[in-house]
Amino acid sequence: MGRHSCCYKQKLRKGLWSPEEDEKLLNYITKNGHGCWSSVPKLAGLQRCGKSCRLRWINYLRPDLKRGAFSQQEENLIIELHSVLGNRWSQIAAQLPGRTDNEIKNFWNSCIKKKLKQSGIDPTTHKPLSEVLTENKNENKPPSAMVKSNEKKLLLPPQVASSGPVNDIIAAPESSNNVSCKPSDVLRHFSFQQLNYGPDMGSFSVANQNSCGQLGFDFNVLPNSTSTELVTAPASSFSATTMPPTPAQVRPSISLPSENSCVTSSCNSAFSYYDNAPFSWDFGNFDKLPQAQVHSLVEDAKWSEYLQIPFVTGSSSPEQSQAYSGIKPDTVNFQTLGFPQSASNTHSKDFQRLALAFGQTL
DNA sequence: AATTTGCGCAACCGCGCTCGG
DNA sequence: TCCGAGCGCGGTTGCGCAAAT
Repeated sequence: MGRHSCCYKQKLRKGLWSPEEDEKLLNYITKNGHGCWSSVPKLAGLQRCGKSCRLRWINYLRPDLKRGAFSQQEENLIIELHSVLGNRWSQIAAQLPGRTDNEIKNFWNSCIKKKLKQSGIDPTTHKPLSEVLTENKNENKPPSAMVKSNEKKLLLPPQVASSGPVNDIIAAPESSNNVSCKPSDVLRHFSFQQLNYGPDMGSFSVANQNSCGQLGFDFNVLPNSTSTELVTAPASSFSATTMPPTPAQVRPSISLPSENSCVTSSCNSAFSYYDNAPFSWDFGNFDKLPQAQVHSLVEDAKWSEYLQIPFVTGSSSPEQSQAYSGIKPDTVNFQTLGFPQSASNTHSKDFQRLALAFGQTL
């Protein structure tokens, strides 16, 4: 299992690529594209397996690769992303144009890890080493470096599996007492207070504050949406059948809590616009919502299907937002939108964990 | 000068997922 | 529904080079 049939064939070369092989592969793909990788070596006249060709192209021959050392900005971004994504190198690489997952992985293992340790930071948890050691001692567990092989077995990443409000929410299936919280039920609690027009001439969003002071939702409707009537309708008309659009229409997001929900809403608007998604919504103030209610909400099938690709908004810069969302924001418009300049670090971490938890469990 | 050690990086390996027959 | 091929990802290996002994 796992080994390609082509690898069993005889006379396939392995090891370093020669300049002649590189030239053959480069010429072939430049002229024809790669198409089916398994057929590339034969068509290109190479004694390699398709997998090897793919790897060589992606990591070395691709014309859009950036060569040379990582800049300080790139290094900072990698550390930031790793704190959120863990060892998801391909996702991290997606935020660094011209860099490959392999390159970043090597850079992390050979350089950044060392630097973080020297600075007294645990590269796995991104917490101070002293704190990590204390936690491990208290929990009677070996240091993080020693539990590496067990990480794969966890449904949630290590930082999510720790204690804290978010983890309490995720790990509270027994807490579904009397609360029945369908999307439509939650939505009826809202009183929509503001209508904001975005800078993209036509997109607008509804910023809301919920009437019970517990959970906030923002709905952003963008140009060419067929459902613009939703934002002008009273809150009570939102229902599970009209409000959650098809998954294709929806870009789910989890935003950092903000003092000003209007600002948060604008951020989402920007994300959605640049991703051409007609809708987005965010969840706010999770910490103020009864855990059972959140759990019910997450458990609800209609919502969970929209939570499969979470991303976190509320970053303090376009670079960060791109890092979190995977979407390239337009810098000018982003600034025009009044992106929040700061967010509670505690909340930030909790919501990052929540996003990861959704991605891992739903 | 010869050998050993350490490091960075390219490439491989194994696994899981998706998709089409 | 099952199965196999293809693909992508993350972990690991091992080569080549430079520094240290």
